[in-house]
Amino acid sequence: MENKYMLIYRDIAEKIRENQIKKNTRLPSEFELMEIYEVSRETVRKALNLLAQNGYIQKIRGKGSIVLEMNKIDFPVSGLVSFKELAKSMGKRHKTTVQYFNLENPDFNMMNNLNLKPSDEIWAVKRIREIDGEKVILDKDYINRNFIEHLTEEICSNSIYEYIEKDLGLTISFAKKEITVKEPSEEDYELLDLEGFHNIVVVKNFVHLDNASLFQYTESRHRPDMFRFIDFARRV
Amino acid sequence: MENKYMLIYRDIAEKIRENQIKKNTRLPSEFELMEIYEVSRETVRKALNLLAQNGYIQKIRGKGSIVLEMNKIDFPVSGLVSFKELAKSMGKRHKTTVQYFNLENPDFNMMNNLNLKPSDEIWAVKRIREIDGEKVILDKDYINRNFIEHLTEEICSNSIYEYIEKDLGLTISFAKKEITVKEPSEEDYELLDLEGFHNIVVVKNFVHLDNASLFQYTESRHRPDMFRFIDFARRV
DNA sequence: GAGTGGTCTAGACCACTAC
DNA sequence: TAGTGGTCTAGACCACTCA
Repeated sequence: MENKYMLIYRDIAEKIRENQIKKNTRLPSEFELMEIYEVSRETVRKALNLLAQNGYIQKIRGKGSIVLEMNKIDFPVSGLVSFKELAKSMGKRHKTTVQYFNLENPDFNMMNNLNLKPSDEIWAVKRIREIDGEKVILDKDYINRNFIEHLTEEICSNSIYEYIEKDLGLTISFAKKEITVKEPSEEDYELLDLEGFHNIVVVKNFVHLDNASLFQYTESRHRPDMFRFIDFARRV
Repeated sequence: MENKYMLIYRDIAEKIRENQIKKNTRLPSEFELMEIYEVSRETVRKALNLLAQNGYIQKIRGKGSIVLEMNKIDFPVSGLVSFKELAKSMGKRHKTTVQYFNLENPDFNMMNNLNLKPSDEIWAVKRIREIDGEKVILDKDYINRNFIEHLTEEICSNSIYEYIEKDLGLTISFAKKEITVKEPSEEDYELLDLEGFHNIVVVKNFVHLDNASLFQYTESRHRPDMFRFIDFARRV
């Protein structure tokens, strides 16, 4: 059984997406929603705050909650989307090739990135992502073995995230991302179909589990034309 | 007078930043914080949720709230930071030159971007941003005149955001951002010091006021080495 | 002045963690 | 079993918008 406020959030969000609730109109007031869903006001407000945080509505004191038009269904890179979900949502042919797979000790950089001791072990994986037959993304993952005991090449060629969440029952909670543009390395030129491009978009990802432990560092190197990031930023 | 939960949020956030509360330790429990700040539990929880959303802590049911180490003080591009604040935070010499300033009717693109009629008017501004003497960012702003009646070149060379918020008393509420990498246009080559670079990072920004009206579209074109974006994404 | 969202309280019960 | 955070309630007062 789900939370009440989650159910209300999902219900309203779906109605907005499906245009049952029109853009630029007002939602029922919080007091009306209390009666509609038979819950307390704070519960209504939790649902509305979620809607606002996710760009569905804008709450305006004294006026009401206005439904925004934001075509959010765009290209959901924001958040923690896996390559597999992403390619699927674009409706493109995609393929993942594991180019390197090893259990090893961290070098100085990784000790720093993942807060490790020299004696700790990490899974190091390099994967090449193809979209429509072109090699356009190079993913380098480094996973702390203290959290993921077993891993195989097989799993990596499918989806590491699916394995972690579905099979191991761990929950990924948050990630810190850093996006920069660099010159391609020798390796990028070698492994990707860079054609005429002389830059590469580097997305560094520090991924945490829901017990706050940092368990993975990923560096995702995109051909520039295969990169798009959408962000919805709300002032606090 | 500020909200109680905001005061608590700021108080704890500051203590974390200044290391008065150590990283990787636990905050006092919600019940203890109730006594410390003499507020109800929901008020404590609002403050803690803000801390979690902003990457200061991670709340874990049954255990407590853990202080994260995230060196957030990095480079706050995420959110809605103006160039002026940004350059200042980096401690670099910076300069803004207004290259184009005009009140005009929207073309088809802008009508689309800003939901306008052909008869509406927009302020069109092009500004060149220099950091340490190099022209590295080209900002193109298009502002709906229905919201900003008056604007001058003088204001644009300082900070449009400051004028809007401080002088006009309007509040910027949220923005939708889109980041892509493109080939530089003729204009980019002409106006910026692109040196050897053959790509440009394009940040499109749809900026809304707190009454939900879309009042500004900005396209910010960065030389690749002058671009960095940090994002903190929490799973919902 | 009526209606809206924003803040705050006091209290209840539940789910999870750790010992 | 004690302590933690998660959800939910009923009620209060405030600040703002709009007719």
